[in-house]
Amino acid sequence: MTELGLRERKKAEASAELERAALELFARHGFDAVTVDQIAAAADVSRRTFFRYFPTKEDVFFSRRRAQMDALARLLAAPEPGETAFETVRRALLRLADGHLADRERILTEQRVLAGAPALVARDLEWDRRAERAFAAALEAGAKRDAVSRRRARVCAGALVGALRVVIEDWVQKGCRGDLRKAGEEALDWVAPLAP
Amino acid sequence: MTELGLRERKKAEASAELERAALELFARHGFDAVTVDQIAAAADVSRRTFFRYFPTKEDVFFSRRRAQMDALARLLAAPEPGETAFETVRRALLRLADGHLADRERILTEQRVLAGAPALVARDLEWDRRAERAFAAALEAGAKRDAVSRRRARVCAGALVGALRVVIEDWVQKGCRGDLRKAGEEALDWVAPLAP
DNA sequence: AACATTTTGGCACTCGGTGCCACTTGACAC
DNA sequence: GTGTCAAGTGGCACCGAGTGCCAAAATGTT
Repeated sequence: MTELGLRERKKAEASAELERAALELFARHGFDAVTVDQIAAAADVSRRTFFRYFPTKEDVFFSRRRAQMDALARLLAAPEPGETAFETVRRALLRLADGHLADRERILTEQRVLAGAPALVARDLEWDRRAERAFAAALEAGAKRDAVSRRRARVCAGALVGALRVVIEDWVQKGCRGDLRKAGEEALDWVAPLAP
Repeated sequence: MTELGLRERKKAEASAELERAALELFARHGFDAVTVDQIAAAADVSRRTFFRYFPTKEDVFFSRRRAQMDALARLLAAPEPGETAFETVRRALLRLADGHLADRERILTEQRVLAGAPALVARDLEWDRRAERAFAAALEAGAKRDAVSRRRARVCAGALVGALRVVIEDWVQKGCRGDLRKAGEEALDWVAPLAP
């Protein structure tokens, strides 16, 4: 293991504390009603320091999503030998679904905050776009090199993300209680014929 | 025709002038580098008045998109007798594509502005979401009433928008020179089997 | 201990956005 | 035309997000 110096440890602590305090305040009062000053005060740092850890107020909300994207990228970069590109994508997505199921409670509160702040909804869609690009890259890598196949890969990725957003939306709508994995598999089966 | 009073005419003029001035400034200096004060000055109104016409600086950029959405809603609300819901959606989309082809120049500059302003990209995705909801409603209306068919309609709408965004992106990438209608038809054919 | 480096806090500033109020201007009487 | 009323405008003060800057504090090093 890497021994972290006191400095590194303190930084990690401050960041985590800011994130914790922010999410709690957002959940209680809504995203817009909470000021950065309040978050900083709750985490016992100055407002200026908040902006050293998070470039914007929105970023502190999406810290979890960044971690998810990293996990997704890792999964896509490590295909099982012999599987098709679409199967790799499928495996990665179902793994993510399992992660969602484990985080039900947090996702529910995050979603409530999200619903009350249009600015966050827009940013949220940007994360989907990043996922889409990751899928597109994975599918293109496994497809033939001609223009139609590559376009088809990108279209498939777009369709995939569009479809899965609907699945997650429905699942959240039902209080994160349904079988997300099953719904995800169903959607994946529907979209599978689009793969190049 | 409705005779517009002087008041109404002046309002329309001011709004159009603000929009014109804003787009020109954005195109020249980038979205972020232009302040609302500059836009207001260029349109010869006060900053306060700008915000009476457009709730945010972003809204002045997306005024055209709002009109597009209205057109789309109208097309979806007027299906030809006897066609399937998916065919209605297809017709509406190809009509929009024709509109895009006619507006090439403007779309190109808009896209350049967009590319330089992440905040605008996020907002842009929200418009896609509205379109998606419109498609979903149209497809659900034409589908059976059971839960799976309805979910499939929503998933199809999500996939459709995801796919078409890719098509438009590719088209813009090539300087709006390719055959957008043909590419759109190709993508629609790919997604068609998803329709409920 | 003394020194170098990183981190922090505070201040001043810009810009987007809003509430408020006084003032102007078009609409509509008579 | 003149007076009246409502709609629209401009200016001002204010808030919150975000940034540049610098001095003070904390940490790491020798």
